Amino acid sequence: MQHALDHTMTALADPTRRAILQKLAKGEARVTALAAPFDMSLNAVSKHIKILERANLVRRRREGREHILSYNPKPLDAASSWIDKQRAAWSSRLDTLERLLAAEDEQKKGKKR
Amino acid sequence: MQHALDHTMTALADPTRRAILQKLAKGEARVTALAAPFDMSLNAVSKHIKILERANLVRRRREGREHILSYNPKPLDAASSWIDKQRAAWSSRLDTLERLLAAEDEQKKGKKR
DNA sequence: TATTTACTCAACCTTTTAGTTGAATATTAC
DNA sequence: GTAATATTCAACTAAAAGGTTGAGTAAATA
Repeated sequence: MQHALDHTMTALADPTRRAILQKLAKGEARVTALAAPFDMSLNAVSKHIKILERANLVRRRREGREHILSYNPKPLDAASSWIDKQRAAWSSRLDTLERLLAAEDEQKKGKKR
Repeated sequence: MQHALDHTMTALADPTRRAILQKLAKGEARVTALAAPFDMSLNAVSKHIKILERANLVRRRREGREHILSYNPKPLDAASSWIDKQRAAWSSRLDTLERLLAAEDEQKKGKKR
């Protein structure tokens, strides 16, 4: 693991972390506030946040004893871009196939004439 | 882990698996052919393929002793959609002054406690 | 029929995830 | 100053990921 995409995708692979991200997309929040809805210890959530920070999806700012977390959507660009490229590659291949088949059809028609 | 997104994102989190997917997007391939470029055992690649199959990104078809793998882009729709929703949520938040002010209010309330 | 080829399965090892509890640290509040 | 709050750090457990080697199965080939 070294590529940024590895960290981004790994971060997105867990439902707790995706839920945290969704909350943060709506605004900053403290660790305790984020952890409250989850049926797990504060420490567990703290670890999830660390993985989100490693992926650069979450930024931390200290205000006294509170750690205020904010959302950084930048890494999602690369993730989204990679996925969409895959989908594009697939459909372009399909297009090629369709074109080949269409050309074949044209040939058959030609032969019949 | 139960949600389909978990499997999809987990599958995409590894560079070897992303490379396999990229190859398969260009056309079907056998296990051995896929494994050839990688500096790891055939067995290791076989395991990666299993994770891709679990995520439903790869389909397997047997032809004699050969296992022919093909690419299924469907699960990428949900992944891409989730990510893009996150990005959209972010920008709509930036556009909405009311939400920023509401978030500020929430912070003040938090401090008073 | 014997061998090579194309794979998987099983067992094992190591590292990372995912969670726990308990203690430490630093602020804020009483 | 002491206590409560907000949070991490450290140590531990269990399971999953990522890899290895060795053995098994099934089909093609000599």
